[in-house]
Amino acid sequence: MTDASSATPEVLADAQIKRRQILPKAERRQQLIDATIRCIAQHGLSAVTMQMVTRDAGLSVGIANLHFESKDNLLKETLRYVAEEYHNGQIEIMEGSELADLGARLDALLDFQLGRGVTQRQKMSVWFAYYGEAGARPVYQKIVSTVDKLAAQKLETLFASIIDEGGYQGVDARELATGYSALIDGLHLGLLVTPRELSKRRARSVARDFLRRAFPEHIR
Amino acid sequence: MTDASSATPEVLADAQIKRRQILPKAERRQQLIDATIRCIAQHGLSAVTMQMVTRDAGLSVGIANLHFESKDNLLKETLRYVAEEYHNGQIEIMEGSELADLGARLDALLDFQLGRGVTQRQKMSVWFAYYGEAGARPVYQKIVSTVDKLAAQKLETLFASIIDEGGYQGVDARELATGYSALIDGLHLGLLVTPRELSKRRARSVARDFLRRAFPEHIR
DNA sequence: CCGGAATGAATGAATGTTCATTCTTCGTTG
DNA sequence: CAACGAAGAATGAACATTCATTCATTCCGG
Repeated sequence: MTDASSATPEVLADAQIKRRQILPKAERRQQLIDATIRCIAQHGLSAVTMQMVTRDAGLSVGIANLHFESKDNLLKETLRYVAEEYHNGQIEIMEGSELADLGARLDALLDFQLGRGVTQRQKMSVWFAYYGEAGARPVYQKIVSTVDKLAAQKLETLFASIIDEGGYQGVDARELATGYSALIDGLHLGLLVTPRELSKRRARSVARDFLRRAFPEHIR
Repeated sequence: MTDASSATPEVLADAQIKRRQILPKAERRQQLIDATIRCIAQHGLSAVTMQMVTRDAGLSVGIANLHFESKDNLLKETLRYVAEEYHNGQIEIMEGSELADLGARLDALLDFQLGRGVTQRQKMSVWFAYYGEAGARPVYQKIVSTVDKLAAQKLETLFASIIDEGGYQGVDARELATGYSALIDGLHLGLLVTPRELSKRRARSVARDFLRRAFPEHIR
């Protein structure tokens, strides 16, 4: 009973006392999506709460329902963001005109897929959290498969060009593209679940091996 | 207020009125684990409730906490069961003395990994539901990596034998085993999330291609 | 000084866990 | 061999907690 309620106010007076700030809609939405990603990575999708997300974003609980109409929607939009970020990155590399050399383009793709940006635990956690629920939630399946389909097609085209250029015999571009995509997914999984047994360096080496066996003239 | 509470009792009198039955501990535990698997597959890990699981098992809510001390524990034991089932199956094939021919053994392994038993949506859903949470829950990581490590070792040994027998040059058994495991994981993921784009038949064909490129003398 | 962005206490629904009670089983007894 | 009774398996109503969502109010920016 010593000064009932005067201890809390300025405890957090580190830099600035939290001041209500108004931001454009898009910016707030991104802020909340980023917070959601952090929370999923840290606590797991099944443990994420609205309070947790908004606190992580430094905002109040009501705001999430203001910008996204519900928790379900926030989670859906977060998945869409992560999925599109990943696939846009891939497509940019495959379509970009900067790398004319097909071998170099393959290299760049591999670097992107197993490099810093993508293999951050945060992103991978989100990725697989949704995969885990995909079996029960058609919405998630649709979001992922929509963006996936385009990237798969571009990859197939790239592989076909390489096969053509290298004159490789008895290799099917479609089959190989499916295999490569699955391999990358599996390596991401390994990096997430058993990081002790699979380092990033080794993951890259394994993927590179796969490509080298298929396109010996283009890799290394 | 028409006959306040006399309508419900014998509505379910289809075959037999539900009769309380006492079973050995192990049997009840398995019953609950099976129900948990079904629930995860159907509703997603994050939506599974104790009421849901016990209702699916045709039991009362209290029983889950009697045999498993908590929901957390039930989920943990369910993961352990699925993980061990999968990896015991693999190891049995790799160690079993029935298939002396190394190529046949590879075939059997592939059939098991992409065959009926494993690729049931139920099992795959459970598998990836836990992977999704693994980033946030070290317990799950430990369970999976423990059983995984042994299977990975056996696979490496098998590959080493094949490399030796076939005199394959410039192939590293460890590297290849990592790649093959990742490929299988990735294919499972594809079968779960985008079943429209990846059929079981094609998944098998892709995996077989991988092996054929590495061990041309042993496959096909 | 007004529009609407932001807040957060309040609300009601849902969920995990408990435990007093009921029921089944099976060894023992008369 | 039938009746009994104890051990403990199974039940499900009750409880406490947690969480998503609401909305009256506050406060910023123009």
